[in-house]
Amino acid sequence: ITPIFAKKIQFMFSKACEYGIRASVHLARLSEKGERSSLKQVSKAIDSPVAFTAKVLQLLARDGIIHSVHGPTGGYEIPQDRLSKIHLSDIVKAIDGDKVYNGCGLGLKNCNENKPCPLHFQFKAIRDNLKQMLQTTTIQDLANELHQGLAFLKR
Amino acid sequence: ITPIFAKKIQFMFSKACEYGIRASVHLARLSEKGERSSLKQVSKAIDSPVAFTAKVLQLLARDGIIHSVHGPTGGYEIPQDRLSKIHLSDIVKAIDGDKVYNGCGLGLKNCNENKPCPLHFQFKAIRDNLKQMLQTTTIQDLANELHQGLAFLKR
DNA sequence: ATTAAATCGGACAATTTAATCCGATATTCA
DNA sequence: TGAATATCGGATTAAATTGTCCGATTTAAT
Repeated sequence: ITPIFAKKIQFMFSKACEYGIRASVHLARLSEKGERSSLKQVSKAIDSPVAFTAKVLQLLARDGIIHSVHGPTGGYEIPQDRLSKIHLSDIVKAIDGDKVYNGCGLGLKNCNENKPCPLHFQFKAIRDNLKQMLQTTTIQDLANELHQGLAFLKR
Repeated sequence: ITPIFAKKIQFMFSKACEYGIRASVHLARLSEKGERSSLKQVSKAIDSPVAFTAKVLQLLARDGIIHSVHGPTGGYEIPQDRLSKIHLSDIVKAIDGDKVYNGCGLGLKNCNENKPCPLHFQFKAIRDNLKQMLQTTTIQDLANELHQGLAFLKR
């Protein structure tokens, strides 16, 4: 009677993407105040594994979503005029790619409107909602919730 | 310039769950006609790895969602009076557990209404849609789409 | 210039999920 | 009863994700 599947399954995004979003929101909050945050500070603020978070930040920096500064007093930041222009969809696309936009819920390679899986149209409604949310929510919006004490990035 | 993340990421459910749903729909379609399907036939019909599919079917059988019959002429089937009573949510819960219902989109352990992550309420709307869809869609509904040639289980 | 603090980048290890293999068990049919 | 055909269940392997380590590079400050 050994269990067949272990199941510690991700809900929607990969761990990397979860850390990426949380880190971006944290950086957005600091950048509003003109401050910058080092890797250590970020991973402490969002309670994530340091070295793994480094990879995520590196990718976001490579993609131009955040800005990195070498050397002492360096770290990561987001230019203030960009805060309202970076949407969740940008971060998700950079890390998890376009699975949210193109992936089939039942894993079929060539699932589309003309040759749909049995769940295609049911999923479409949900996916459209999700897209809409990701494309309209900015990291500034999320940072504001933090600022007002309405939301948290740990635990 | 070695890529940081590989990304072959699942959209919504695990592979096991994808196969489980596809297999169930296939079995539902056959069971409508009073027929039963062996493991080989199932995995051929839904184009899935045979041995892995065996595990999935075993789990569904253990859970009482499908019925298994040993020996020659054996295989898997779904009692006809159950077809309209089995919802997608039953299959998803059996295989992927309750992550769809309780998982935090940003991976926080104790995310809830009182101590929400910055995306908690945005996710809530999407999650409620998804729940609703899973709980109202029966495998009979999906089998019908197959029957009418409106949907497919391969490719 | 030297040192210290920071990111970058590659290689590597650990964990989880996906997939396979094979013997045991059950059942039909000759 | 024996043989063939199924599923069952445990052990194992493969692949992907997650996480770590460490040297190289960049830069601020003394």
